[in-house]
Amino acid sequence: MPLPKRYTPETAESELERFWSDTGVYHFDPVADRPAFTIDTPPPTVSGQLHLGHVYSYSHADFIARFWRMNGREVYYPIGYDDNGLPTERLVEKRLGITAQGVGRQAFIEKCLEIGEEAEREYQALWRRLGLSVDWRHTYRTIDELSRRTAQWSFLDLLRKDLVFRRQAPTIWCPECRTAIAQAELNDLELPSEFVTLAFQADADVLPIATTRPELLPACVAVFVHPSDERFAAFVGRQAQVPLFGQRVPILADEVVDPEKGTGAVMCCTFGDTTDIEWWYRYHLPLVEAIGRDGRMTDAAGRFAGLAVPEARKEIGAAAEAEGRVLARRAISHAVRVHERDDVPVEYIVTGQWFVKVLEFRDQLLRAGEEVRWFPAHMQARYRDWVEGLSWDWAISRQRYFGVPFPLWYCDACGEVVPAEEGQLPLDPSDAHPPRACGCGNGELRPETDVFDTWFTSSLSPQIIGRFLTEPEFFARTFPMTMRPQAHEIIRTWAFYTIVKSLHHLGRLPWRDVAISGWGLAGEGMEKISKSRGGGPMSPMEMIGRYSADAVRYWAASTGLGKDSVISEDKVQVGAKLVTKLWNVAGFSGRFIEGYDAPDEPPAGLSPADRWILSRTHRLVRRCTELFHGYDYAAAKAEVEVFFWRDLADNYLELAKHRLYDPAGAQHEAARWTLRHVLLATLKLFAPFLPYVTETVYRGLFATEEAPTIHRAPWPRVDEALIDDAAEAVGDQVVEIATAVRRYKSDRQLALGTELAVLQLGSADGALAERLRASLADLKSVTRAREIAVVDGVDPALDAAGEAGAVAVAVGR
RNA sequence: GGUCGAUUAGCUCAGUUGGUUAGAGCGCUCGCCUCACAUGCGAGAGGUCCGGGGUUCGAGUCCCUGAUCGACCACCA
Repeated sequence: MPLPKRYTPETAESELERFWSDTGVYHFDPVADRPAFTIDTPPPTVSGQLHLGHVYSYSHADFIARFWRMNGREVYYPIGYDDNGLPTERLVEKRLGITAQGVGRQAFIEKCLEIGEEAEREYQALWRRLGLSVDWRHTYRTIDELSRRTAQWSFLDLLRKDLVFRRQAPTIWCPECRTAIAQAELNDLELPSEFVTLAFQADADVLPIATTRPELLPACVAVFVHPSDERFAAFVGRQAQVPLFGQRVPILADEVVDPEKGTGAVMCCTFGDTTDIEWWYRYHLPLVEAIGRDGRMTDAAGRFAGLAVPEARKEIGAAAEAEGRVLARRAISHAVRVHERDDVPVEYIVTGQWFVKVLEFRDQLLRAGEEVRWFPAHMQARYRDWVEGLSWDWAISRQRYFGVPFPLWYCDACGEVVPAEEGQLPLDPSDAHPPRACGCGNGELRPETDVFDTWFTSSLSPQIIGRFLTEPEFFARTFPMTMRPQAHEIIRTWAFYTIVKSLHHLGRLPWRDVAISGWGLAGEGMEKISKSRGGGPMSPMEMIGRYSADAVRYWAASTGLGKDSVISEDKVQVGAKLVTKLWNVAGFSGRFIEGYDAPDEPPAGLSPADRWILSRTHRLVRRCTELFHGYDYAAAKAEVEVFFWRDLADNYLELAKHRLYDPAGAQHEAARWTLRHVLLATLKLFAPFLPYVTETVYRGLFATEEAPTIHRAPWPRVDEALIDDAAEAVGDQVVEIATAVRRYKSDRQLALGTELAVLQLGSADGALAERLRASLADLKSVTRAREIAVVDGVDPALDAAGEAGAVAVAVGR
């Protein structure tokens, strides 16, 4: 059945989506007798809508998956949704305008589950439409039962191994979310501020101190100067009286103080920043909690109690001014640490939190970063820098609602922790019974109400999708995973935490390779599109609807790993044109190869052009295969594209046309065989990128009952015997002759179909002349010359006669 | 301040291990309905490869240095 004249992506793509799903083309067979290629796909955070940036990076993993599936690997390609934790909660708060405090914990959690399911349906519809070759039987949610069970098991295992601990200590706190957060969730934000110089009093002397945070005056517990700063030498060891609040604090000397900054004297408050925390520990300073968990001033702030931090800053500054304690004010702009989810400045508040030990494992973590293969390689530096810069253990408890609960209870009588037993998992300690009474005899245990950091669960993705807890054989088959695809901004979180977990639990790396994608950027201002309003210039579904999934994937394939790419409708359009061209070439070729039972070996009588295109095809296959092995799908795509458009469509088809049209001709069989061979190889090379149009063509022209889909067809095998430098040199000469004739016609504004009376080819190279004589049929096809003479040198008279339709071309050098 | 990346045609980018005349797409110019495709075909124009040094027979490619842009990290009194 010939291919339809026109290709309509909308119908073709949705039909194939169904076909692939019905026939299980992408199903993973854990007992298949093939090496596995397993993919630790990122579970997208359920925090809004997917945008073209997601499409960009998720396409990359699919290119790789499809390549390896065609290369004899049993590909395990699951996918998940990261739907527990803060991002989902914030989505619910934003969309529904409710809070857990308002509607109650249980109702809030239900809304989170609901909105998660809704988002996941949308996500899956897009991924399917985009053509991700995921095995849809293997999906997970970070809130589902196996994930909760795995996360709680992880905690118990860490507890057993003494790799988690609970500590009452200053912790990074988001007053907006009212929870502790981890170092990895911090961002820097440049904000306007004001340097206020305050007059502290040391007996009769004034000690000027500049601060951006006058609201912390009630929490001031010491003043520091540099030990060699002569301006303040006389103050060290004495006491300073804090303006407005009156407490007397020691004046101490410490090397950390920068004499150049502010006045050179600095107040230490509990807590303004991490230096305060260090001093607090080192000098055993008292604790004054002036800011509460809600981001408002506590009773320690006296008459300012209850004010939010920004108000308090203003009010206390003004009050100090009124008392004549302000010596100077200067507007500045400075970077502050904010929570990445809401850009609200964090506080450091003393709370009881659980931490996973990472600081003491720095060396092992660094070594792990060297053992993993990073693509591109320079991304390893990001990991290394992060590990080297670690200053906190991993804070994993969150004072939130929608997450995986800690599987434990506290005994308030003796302070012991009573963990759940593994058989009970997953559980919520608030509505489950502890496995036993406390050792002290107390049976009234208090459940932990905190939940895990969402990364605590998602960092177990290899164990979750590998079914570590439930199917040991499956796990052995899939772990360590082959590839972790992910974005670069979460190297410090997802990649890092996954390595931490894998080392802590199993003592080995979670995967062999990490493939880092860049961002799809929304044109103007180059900002990351997830942060731009409205999800970027066009929604993924809109773009796919307008140009086809293949076309959008084409854009995604245009830039290599680690590089950002501006979302370009132009490029998507080029992709759409490529799809059309591929269809037209296939349709044209179909006329000659349909129903053709081609032999495996090339027939006799290959023309130089046949040998040329066959050699280039196999060279291309070799090259693309190498590139894919190194994750360079973008270069592979570019090479196939150039080959297809220029060598195959523009040149080979024009050369072979006449032989193809003439079934009785002596060299018809050679052209037909070559065309079929080259077209099939080209389709396969394009298949990872353009899964829909290649499959449609394949099913129309090549599929058999045993091989119904191109996506399980074997990748083209390189036939070294067909790679032939001499044949390519001759072919290049033939193409040059064609170009010369085309230029001749173009210069004279003739149609390319214009017939030439005589084409004279002059060559001093006897061997070349011989090959050209073997190319006469093909040269006539492309030049429309009625007669071609290959002569020894060019007849100058003929050139003058060019107007009459006779052309002479000198060939060779 | 540290680390990493980028800087090539008007625009977006490719240029593998140093090697003839630096490439592609889009845009531009001039043509062509050639019996697959006008979502096409052909022929062109267009580049001090960011600046400055150096290594080399030879540098877009390697080394040093400077500039600009971006990311990540740090600083945050």
